[in-house]
Amino acid sequence: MTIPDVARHAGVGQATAARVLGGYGSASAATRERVLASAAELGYSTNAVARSMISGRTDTLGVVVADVENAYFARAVRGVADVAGKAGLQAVLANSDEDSAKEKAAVQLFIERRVDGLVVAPAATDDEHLARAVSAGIPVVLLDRVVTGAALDTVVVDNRGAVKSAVTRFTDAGHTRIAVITSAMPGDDGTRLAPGADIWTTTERVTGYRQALRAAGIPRSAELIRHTGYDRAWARSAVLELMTSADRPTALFTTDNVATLGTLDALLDLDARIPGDVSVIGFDDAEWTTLIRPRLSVVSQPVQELGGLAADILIRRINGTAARPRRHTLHTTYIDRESTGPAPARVRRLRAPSDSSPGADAASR
Amino acid sequence: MTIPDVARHAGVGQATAARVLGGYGSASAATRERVLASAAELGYSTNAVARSMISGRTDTLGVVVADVENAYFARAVRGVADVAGKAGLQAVLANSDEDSAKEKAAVQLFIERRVDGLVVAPAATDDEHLARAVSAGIPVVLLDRVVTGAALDTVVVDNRGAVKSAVTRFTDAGHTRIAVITSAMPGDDGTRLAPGADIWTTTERVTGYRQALRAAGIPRSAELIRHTGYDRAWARSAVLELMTSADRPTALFTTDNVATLGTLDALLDLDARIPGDVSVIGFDDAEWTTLIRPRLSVVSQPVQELGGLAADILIRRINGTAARPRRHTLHTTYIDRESTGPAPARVRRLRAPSDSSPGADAASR
DNA sequence: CTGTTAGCGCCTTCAG
DNA sequence: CTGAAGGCGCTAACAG
Repeated sequence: MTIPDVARHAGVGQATAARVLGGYGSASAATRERVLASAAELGYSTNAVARSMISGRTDTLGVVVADVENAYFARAVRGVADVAGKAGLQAVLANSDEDSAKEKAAVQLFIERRVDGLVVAPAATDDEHLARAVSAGIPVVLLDRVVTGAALDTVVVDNRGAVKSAVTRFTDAGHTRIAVITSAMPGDDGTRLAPGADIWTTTERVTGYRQALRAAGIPRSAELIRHTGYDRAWARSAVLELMTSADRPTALFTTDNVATLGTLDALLDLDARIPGDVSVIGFDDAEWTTLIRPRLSVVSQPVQELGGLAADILIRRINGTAARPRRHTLHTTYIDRESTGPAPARVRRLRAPSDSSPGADAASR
Repeated sequence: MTIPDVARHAGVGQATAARVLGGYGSASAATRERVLASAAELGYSTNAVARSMISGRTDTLGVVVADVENAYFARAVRGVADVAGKAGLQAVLANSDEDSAKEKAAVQLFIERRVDGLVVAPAATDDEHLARAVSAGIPVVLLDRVVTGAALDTVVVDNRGAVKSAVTRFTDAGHTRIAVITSAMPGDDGTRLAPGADIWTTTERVTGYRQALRAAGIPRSAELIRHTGYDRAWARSAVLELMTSADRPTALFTTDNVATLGTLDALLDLDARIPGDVSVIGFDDAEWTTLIRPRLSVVSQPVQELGGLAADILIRRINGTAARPRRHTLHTTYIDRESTGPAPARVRRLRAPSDSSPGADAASR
């Protein structure tokens, strides 16, 4: 059923039919009535593809994140979709798995599909391919992470400051052996370890950690910075190793969701007392953090708002509001719960469980 | 940059340029070379919209779920997106919030956008509007829930059987006061309570519960079936009320994610011992179930596979494989952990905490 | 207010 | 192997 069909059935010209069906121009009440009736009877439905062809808009918005399955991105995507929906746009989803190549392919596809705008959480800090989208006339807003080079609107939180202040709580409480556990991305060599991890957020958070240590006059120590793969089980084994080593840390900061999960798996396996044996602070508040005992202290970020703001800025740009691209920094909140305490007077030795392989009962990832 | 532009630049006819750029038909190596070079130089990029116009395909797939923020749907969406991506299709996302009207609007939009297929987790069991999509030539696959009337491919798990067998563990262990906590959907009157909840999955699970009781010769009792809103805080207060009532239950079955979260909030507030005071089994394994103590026993379902299979069936149908629509039932697994035990000899009275309002520290939803 | 007429960018016969 | 011409469904002038 196309407009000509409806026009014929209603006995009017196709331009007239198009006008009432498309909701533009004007038509007499009588004609409008007749056209609408015919349309209903024939079961006509607008063809948005044909319309896009001419309007140059698809009312569609591409979203590239690492993985919707990760609660953080799921919330962000929801924020984007909600704001987009209110403006009549739909969100098309692509998962990059922190793989720059996949991200690039997704963006390319989005360009071909002529999405009106792009929200991306870039997997690398030098993602210059995004500039091509912009030069192809598609506005891009970065989510969660900053990219060097291209001047793009970017929505992030103050990662460095947030972590610095959280880690300072550790140092204030007398801790001197403080580690960071961080989920990075798959390595080039196919392993999921990533020595050359290049996610802005991670880098910033580690920097905040370093600054806090320096401010407290604590010398840095490479083995206290663990980049594990983007995988819960990997984080678990990294922490298992770390915590059973001589001169183990008494405080742990995890920079993300996945790292937090794996870290707690390990600590549970080791029968570590929190905060008696180790204090823990995680980045990003998850729904279960108040369900575990002790409740987990965290740095909480306004994830939905991040997504919503990104969509908002993007839509504004699509509609031609040409402000200079800038960075929008949202605030985090430290939520003090029960997983932090003073440094233990005597560091108790922790022993790996007899079965130290990823437990059969630990859900993978 | 369009094909004519490239053709002109390369000094060939536009049909020729179109052939090499579109990867169909044939062209001499020399011409191909020249066209490709021109395309690269001019920065040509295929216009998928124009192509769709003619091919009648958009290589796009609409996905309607209640809420991506819910881990269950996030995993399912990931499953859909992965399989779709492998077939060159992209997933467009829409959240219905269990609201039939929103779902309808989303589907309508998808039809206008001419998606090649639709995966939907229907909010109502009599969602006949889906038939219209099919008659508009767009194949539909139902995810997670069955709908009466329309003959549609449907991918679900054996909810009834799974719950029946789980609840039977309770009865076998001597429990006689067994409750179900279930998140339904927003009511018509704007409240988030839903006396007329109409989600197939919920109904099936409650039915399974009833069958287990009957098989054990336990009389049914209406106040042991709690339909709370799709909201963690609501589930919490429902359980708070339920567990402080006279003749409280000694076993709780939660039918979904959200209900499980709220239930545990309440039990924690009440200082209830699990499984000493109450045994608990939840539907759907979440990432945190092994992090809490005791570890939560659950009915686990292959969520990613559900999504993947839905996409798979859909794609097959798009490609014209016309098998009769049928229901595909996947299996669940009961994972026995530590939250279940024998019925207590004496039922200890549980007291509501002085502050029984949704705790400030409980993350909302 | 209404009808006629060109395209939007691409694919697809059909000749050459 | 290559080029010319028509049309997918809709919108946007432009007359009437």
